[in-house]
Amino acid sequence: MQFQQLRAFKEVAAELSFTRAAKNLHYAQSTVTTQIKNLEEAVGTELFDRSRRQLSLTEAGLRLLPHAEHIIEIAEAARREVAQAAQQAHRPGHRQGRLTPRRALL
Amino acid sequence: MQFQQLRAFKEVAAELSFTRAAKNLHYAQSTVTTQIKNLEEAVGTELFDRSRRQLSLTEAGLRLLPHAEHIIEIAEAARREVAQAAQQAHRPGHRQGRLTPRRALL
DNA sequence: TAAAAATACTCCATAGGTATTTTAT
DNA sequence: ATAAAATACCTATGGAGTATTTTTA
Repeated sequence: MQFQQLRAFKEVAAELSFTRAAKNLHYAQSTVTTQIKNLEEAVGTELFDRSRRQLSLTEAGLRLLPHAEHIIEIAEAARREVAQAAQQAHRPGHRQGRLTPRRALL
Repeated sequence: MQFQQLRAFKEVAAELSFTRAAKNLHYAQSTVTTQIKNLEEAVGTELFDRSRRQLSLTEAGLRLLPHAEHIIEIAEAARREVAQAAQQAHRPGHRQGRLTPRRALL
């Protein structure tokens, strides 16, 4: 399971189309097909029903979607906060943060 | 930013040691060093202070840690739920879930 | 000097691309 | 017949390893 795969999954689920998702993400169509295939292998089950012309999410896909969205959100928040911390660390007179090791002292 | 990197980061933060983290994760020491280096490049700032013998988290590292743990948790929950859905989908008489496209209909 | 981390390098897996074929309406 | 997805194939990047060097107390 990889972030890129989850982003692709989110986009395909939103568009219900591999082709449109690929365009939006600036990937080739086959790349998105492969990303979803790999994600499906990673989670062990199909996420989309391709048996009809109109793509749809499977039960597993429906369950994964909110988690995928949540993970992507947190990752973005993490990036923002870390970038902010990086700013502050470079201000003059800043004292480095410390942490008591958890398992290190056991 | 990759899941593997976050898992490595979490472990190094817990152990405050690249060597011990590598052992716990069954990676070579140099692999963990590289994973953290790549993660640091991905987020754009250093996550550990290596200037002293005792490793410590930087301010940015301290901020990233709870997010990394959160992401890993959600990913595990997602796997579990998806696996559960996969079971149910294979029970006889099951009807496939559907979803109204979001942007697809705009 | 003795640990731990960084580096140099090698190898291989795989992500992403293009081109083509298959499928479903 | 025609869109869209799947497949086949190729290339290049980078992830993981071993061996070695550098660093810090």
